[in-house]
Amino acid sequence: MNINSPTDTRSRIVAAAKSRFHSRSYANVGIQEICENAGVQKGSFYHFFPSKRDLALAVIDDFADDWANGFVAEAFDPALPPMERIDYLIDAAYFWQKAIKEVHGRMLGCIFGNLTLEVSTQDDIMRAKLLAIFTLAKSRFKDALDQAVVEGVIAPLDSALTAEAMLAYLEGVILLAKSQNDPELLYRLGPAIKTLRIELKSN
Amino acid sequence: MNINSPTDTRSRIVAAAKSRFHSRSYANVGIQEICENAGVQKGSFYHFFPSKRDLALAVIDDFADDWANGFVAEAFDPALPPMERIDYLIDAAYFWQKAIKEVHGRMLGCIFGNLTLEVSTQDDIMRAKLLAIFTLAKSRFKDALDQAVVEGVIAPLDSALTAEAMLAYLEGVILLAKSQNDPELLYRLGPAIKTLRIELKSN
DNA sequence: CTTGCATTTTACCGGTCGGTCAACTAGAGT
DNA sequence: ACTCTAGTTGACCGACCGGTAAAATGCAAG
Repeated sequence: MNINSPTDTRSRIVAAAKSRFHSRSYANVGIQEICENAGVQKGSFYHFFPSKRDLALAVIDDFADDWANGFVAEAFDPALPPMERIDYLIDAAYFWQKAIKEVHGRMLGCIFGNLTLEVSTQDDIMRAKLLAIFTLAKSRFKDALDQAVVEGVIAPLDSALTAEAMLAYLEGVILLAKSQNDPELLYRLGPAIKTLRIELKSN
Repeated sequence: MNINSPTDTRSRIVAAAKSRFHSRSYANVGIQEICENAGVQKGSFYHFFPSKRDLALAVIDDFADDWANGFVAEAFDPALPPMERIDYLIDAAYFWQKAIKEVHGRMLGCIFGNLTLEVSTQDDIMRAKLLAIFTLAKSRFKDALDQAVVEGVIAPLDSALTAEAMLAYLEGVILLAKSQNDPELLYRLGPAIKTLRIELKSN
């Protein structure tokens, strides 16, 4: 019931794991290395996390929080015109990846996409958590599309499927950019996300 | 100079590695396990491959061969009307993933996308090889688009960028489908690939 | 029959993996 | 003062990691 945690050990572990999982994948980062970087003993790690997977789940949650409270919240601000939200998101993703590359020397891509392709055939619990995040993201796209239709900015379409297509496109562009280690691809391909359209199924 | 290889040891190793890397990622499959499955001793493995990474490169080449000689070659058959080639490719990807899931119980996704997100921040040689494969795929899309423009089937556009966008979209849809362990997403989202358009940069 | 080379076998290397355990510390509640 | 418990420590586990080395095979060319 404490508002302040008694120690910051757990959050130091999560912070150390976040950057490493993001830059080097899940399997390639050991608990020992995370502990060393967090200044924590291994036994202490297992006081907070029953297993490595549980750490990964916490890391995913933490990234999702950054995401929901950071530029994605800004992008999907309901006060913005709906289609501008999508432009804003693409822009933000571009600048974020660019900043990471400047600091880190590498385009690290989307942690959710990275983990999805790495673990989702082997761990249904992690897959479920990642899926939930994608589902949430999809609904943000859908809300924007629905509002755009209501406002007459775009013609009616299947907003649920189009939203999913847009999310897929964003992940795909980030994947391709990562293969080139070049965030500029996001700049060149990103705006085309608004050309995606899936019509309502008729009759 | 032999046309027939003296033994099939090397190809058995590659075959065992292919299915495992595809279904469980690169880092999660050990050389020992591959050797056991191929009926090969570890020392024999290192007679054919200087390192695990070189095995991965061989596996990528082998997948790329399947790809170039299999359904992708069929899809991008120059005899087909250009936009039908793209439909065909989406269809083929859908049926392939569906078949894998029926046999394996899992949607394994695209091996090139999987490996890209897993290793491309850690191994520039593998990243370069994967990038070359994406570049080749991109050119197939571009050829189809160029021909479609020539035939007047579609309006002129930036075929290079649109081709890249289409490849990104395909990878993204496969990623999202993998997060749902459901190839049907490919069926629902795939056809929208043809709605992607990037205009020629004007002055 | 012999030489030579590709292939295969077997045993081994140091290091790291995820995870466990029992002992210890410190602080809060009574 | 005593107890309870969350937190911490450091040693330890068996298994596996990628990779090495040397000796044994088999086979083909001379």
